Amino acid sequence: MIERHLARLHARHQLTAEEQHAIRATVAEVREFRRGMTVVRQGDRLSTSMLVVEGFLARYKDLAGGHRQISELHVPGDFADLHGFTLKRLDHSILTITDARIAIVPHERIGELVDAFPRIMRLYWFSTNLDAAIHREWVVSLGSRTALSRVAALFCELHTRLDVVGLMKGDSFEFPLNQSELGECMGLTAVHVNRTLRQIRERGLATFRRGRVDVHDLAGLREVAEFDDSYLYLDGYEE
Amino acid sequence: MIERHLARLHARHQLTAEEQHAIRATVAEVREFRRGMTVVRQGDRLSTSMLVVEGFLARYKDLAGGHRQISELHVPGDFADLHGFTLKRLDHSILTITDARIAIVPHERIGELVDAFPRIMRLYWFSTNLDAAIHREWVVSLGSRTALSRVAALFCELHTRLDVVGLMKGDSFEFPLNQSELGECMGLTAVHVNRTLRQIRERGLATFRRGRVDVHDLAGLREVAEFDDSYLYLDGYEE
DNA sequence: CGGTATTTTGAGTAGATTCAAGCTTGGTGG
DNA sequence: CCACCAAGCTTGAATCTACTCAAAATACCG
Repeated sequence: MIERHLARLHARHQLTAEEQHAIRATVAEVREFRRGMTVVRQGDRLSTSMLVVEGFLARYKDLAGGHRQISELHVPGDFADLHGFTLKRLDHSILTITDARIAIVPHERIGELVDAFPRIMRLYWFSTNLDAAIHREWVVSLGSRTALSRVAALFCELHTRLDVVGLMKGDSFEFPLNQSELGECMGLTAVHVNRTLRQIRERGLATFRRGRVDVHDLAGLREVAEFDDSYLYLDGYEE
Repeated sequence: MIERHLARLHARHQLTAEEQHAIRATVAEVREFRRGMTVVRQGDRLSTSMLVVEGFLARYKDLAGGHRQISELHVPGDFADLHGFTLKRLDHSILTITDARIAIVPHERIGELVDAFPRIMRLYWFSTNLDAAIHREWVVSLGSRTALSRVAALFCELHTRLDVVGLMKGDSFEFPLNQSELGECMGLTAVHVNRTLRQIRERGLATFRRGRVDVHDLAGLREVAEFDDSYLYLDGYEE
């Protein structure tokens, strides 16, 4: 059920069988949501965190004029709001991009878990710091990259993150956003995203079609994006 | 010495005298740096964290073409790299924007501190989550705000953060960045920052001159920025 | 006082937006 | 099985925001 979460942790840290068991035991229930649902609303007081079992979620903020900025995407294996454990209310909302299955983890149980296993506390702290590293990379994209390089960097990020949880299928991966949502991530209009995707296709780097990315030239894509995966900390946390 | 750090914590949480004393005791030494020094280099292995006593620091990443993107500013009272405690190496570098005094806190002592005071562990975890919230707000700025609104939002952020640590002087505060550095924060060229600052001045919102911001119309500035300080969590963490 | 860094202004350009229309695709019901 | 509808994709043309390049003015430092 939360295998992908354990895979994600395991990509960066060692985990004993006992630790794995304790983590599994924190799940109170699994809930299903339809796509397009706001599952956490900015400012709500939280007493649980949400672990993505299946589907894609997004953190976002609404702005005047109906505009929406997405600040992070979540894939299976991610906590969408582990930071809610310390923050208690969020400065952003969370939305399902696709139909999704989500494991609900009460903060009370996270508290017990990290009290009993101080090592897991560090790993979970690490995990929220990794979210911050992803935010920083988006700041770089939005502040300094061209539309082409931005979209390429987003593809590279998801490519790597999905690979970690076993969701790469050969050279392609599911990326079930529409062009408008891609724009909400990368600060572009849907029209310009469309033109940018055409460029990426015409350069032979990748093809985005019906919520799926086919990578034709990973090295080229990374070069265009100036992508360096070290911000995803795949070598993990060494004590 | 680390009074501003305690003030910053105190703005969001209660702290007992014993906790305060324990936090003070983690400082191993205080070092002075000249402005423009890279004090942490991306990828370096870290065994200490840096607590800003005096001066401004910035987290940044270098890009091809000599371009540099700043992802967060640090003011007195902030840890510049508390996330290094769990990440052990950073995905970005850190630079002194001004001459600075920095308290060096060994990770070993942070480990002992949070083991002895689980409450402080949560507060420090909270603190790195607050950095992430600041990153998210920058993502919103860079992705969705105009140049005018972006710069206004940055002024509002610093206004609030400096107020917390007692560095507001009436309606003005020190903000010792040049226009080029402001541009590196907000994804703008120095030339465009200059034109944007003129607009802010001509609208009677604020004046930026010689590293200082004079706020003339805080409500107006916040309106232009669509600023809502809730992402700075000044109501803190309630157990 | 001279030299350097920074700010300011101007003119031309480029990347991304806006607005609008037409086209595909996938799903639904007759 | 086809007609139709809604959502999303694609393209074009005009516009705008921010960038580039360049030069002059000002502020700062030794």
